[in-house]
Amino acid sequence: MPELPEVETVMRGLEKAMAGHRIACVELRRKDLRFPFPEGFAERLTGQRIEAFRRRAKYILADLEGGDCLLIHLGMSGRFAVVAGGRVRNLGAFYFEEGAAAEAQGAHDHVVFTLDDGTRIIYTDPRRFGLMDVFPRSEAASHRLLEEIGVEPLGNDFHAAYLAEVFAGKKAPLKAALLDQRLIAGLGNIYVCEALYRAGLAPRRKAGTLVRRGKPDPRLEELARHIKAVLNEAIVAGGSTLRDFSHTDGSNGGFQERFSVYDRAGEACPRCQMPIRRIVQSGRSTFYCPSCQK
DNA sequence: AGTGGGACCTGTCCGC
DNA sequence: TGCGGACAGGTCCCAC
Repeated sequence: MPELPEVETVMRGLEKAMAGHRIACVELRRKDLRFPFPEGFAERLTGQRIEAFRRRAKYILADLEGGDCLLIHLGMSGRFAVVAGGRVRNLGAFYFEEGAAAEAQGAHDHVVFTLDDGTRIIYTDPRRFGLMDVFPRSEAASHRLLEEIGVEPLGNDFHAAYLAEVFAGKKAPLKAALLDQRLIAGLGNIYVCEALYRAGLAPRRKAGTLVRRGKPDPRLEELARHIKAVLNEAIVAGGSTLRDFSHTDGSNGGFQERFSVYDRAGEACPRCQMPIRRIVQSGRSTFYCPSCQK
């Protein structure tokens, strides 16, 4: 599910529901997600007012008034729902329920935050590839999961010259290089496929072939531009929602309807009508147009 | 050093 | 209808 645009959407939803409020109660319904919750996790959060939310790559960070920082990663299937006044508000790209169904505890509801205003924030994650951690805010930059993360693709430090710098001499395929979180923070399988399609670049092309004597090939300018564009469009659309729930409604993210190639193997390329092809690169599906992408 | 593959989990869908 | 296998938005860790 969650790449940069979806994480950004969820982060904004959490910010709206939680920022400025105090955490009255933290309920852990199991001892771990991808990793065990740290010692004293619930106790460190309880009673804290949440000052602000941030996103770094696909991580959500919440600053607590006491100087601690709550770190959240949604993995593949992590979701949040906000229950206020018996009603579940859609949180980002996800689901919407009301009344009794909303209150029924799901088998994969692993964490429940209750706020001082009675709002309950429920974290659901069937596959449990998500994670949560808490640590002093001053240690965020050196946190083992954050310290190696590359530049934010929507930030000012991301441009063709940066791509040239990190791609120089690289024999890895473009697809793999763009997915490498140490180079670019937050791209995932969908948006890499879409950006490469828009830029007309073949996913198997070696990254280093777009750098000449340290200077970016003009196609890197296009690539950087399209990465920003596709991410921004997806954020505006509220992210993408795949593998729908039974309770979906119009409040889901809508960007999946605008995929040009992702999950469209066999369909006609919007540009040239050739069938979109699916290949596997390092164990993951890549979708592309063999005619438009060189 | 850099890369590919397996592992971690559960749910869903498709073909037989 | 049931069952096995493939596959899913991520990424850590460990062999090459």
